[in-house]
Amino acid sequence: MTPSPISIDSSPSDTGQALAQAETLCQERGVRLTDLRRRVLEIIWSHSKPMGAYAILDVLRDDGRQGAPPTVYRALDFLLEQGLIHRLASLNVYAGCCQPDSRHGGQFLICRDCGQVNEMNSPAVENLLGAEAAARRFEVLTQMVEVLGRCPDCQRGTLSDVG
Amino acid sequence: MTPSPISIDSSPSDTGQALAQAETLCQERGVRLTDLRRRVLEIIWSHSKPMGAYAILDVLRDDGRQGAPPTVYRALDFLLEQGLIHRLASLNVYAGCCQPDSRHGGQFLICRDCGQVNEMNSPAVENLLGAEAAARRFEVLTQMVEVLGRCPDCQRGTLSDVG
DNA sequence: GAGGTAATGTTATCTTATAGCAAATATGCC
DNA sequence: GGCATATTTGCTATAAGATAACATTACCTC
Repeated sequence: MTPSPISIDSSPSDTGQALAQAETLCQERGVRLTDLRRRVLEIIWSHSKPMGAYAILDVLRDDGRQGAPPTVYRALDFLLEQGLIHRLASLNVYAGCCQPDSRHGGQFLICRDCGQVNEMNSPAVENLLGAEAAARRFEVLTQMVEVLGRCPDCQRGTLSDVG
Repeated sequence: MTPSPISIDSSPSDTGQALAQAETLCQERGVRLTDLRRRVLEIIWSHSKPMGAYAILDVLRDDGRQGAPPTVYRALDFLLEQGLIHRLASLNVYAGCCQPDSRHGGQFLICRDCGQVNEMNSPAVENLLGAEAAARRFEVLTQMVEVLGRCPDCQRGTLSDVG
């Protein structure tokens, strides 16, 4: 007997927790987390890296589900509206939100080498951006911060390669 | 009159100045600001709003110039590499850089209503982001900040739309 | 179970961006 | 100048990302 055939990088418990919280939030808000929407959220959470819409679509099709691009994009739109996921504009990919209960624009640390993404959500950054915008009499609706660089793991990798 | 010292809202003199500075910088760096590249930079600067690649291509064709998408994208790649323009990932558009002599990731205030974009380039924001990233042992390569909201003019009303 | 609304299926199309190779042009050298 | 080289541009095709428009299905309420 082979063990679990599923090779998923991010921890199943994270995914489960995220799905449970999404369920709760949607109930509170009176919106419907349908099978499709839940499954798309699950797919996003079960991968270590953020995914593109068409990659998500591929997984849906592997499920045996019918689907075309709009299937995925509509689910993504819903999840974005509910703040359950973020869109990383610089990469055209979608990632699960770690704090879906508080609406916020995303602040992300994106590793150039391994593709991993870390959500910062620093209130200090958000406040400073708000202040700088206000100083220019600009009314802020949403903030988007994407920092490209190298994560601690990939820095270590390079150091050991070099030294 | 530009409402703030740093603005992408451009006048002909801004365009001329930007082109002259680009010329100087490219000479200093030993890279070639060819006719095509100069013209693309000029097109971007002579529009009040940042432009998409295909809009730029349309203008090139109006010039009577031959061209296909790669023509534009290669020029854009060059201008991006030289820091002469920025790419606004959230809108897939390109805007002239106000401080091409100092390499920096962009910080932008994007008006949802009129589409105007202001480049902030706040050192405070850049420093804070750097600090927050460093606290997470993340090595920063480039920062990208895009704030969506409403510019002062559009807050006052939609007068400018009609005129 | 009839009627209305929300969600999904389906086809086609649009926008944005790149791959790959050929032709032209600039640059350096003699 | 004439030639070799590398860079730039022209051009065709296609990949990748996203949406429009309409048909169908599921869900809820009465």
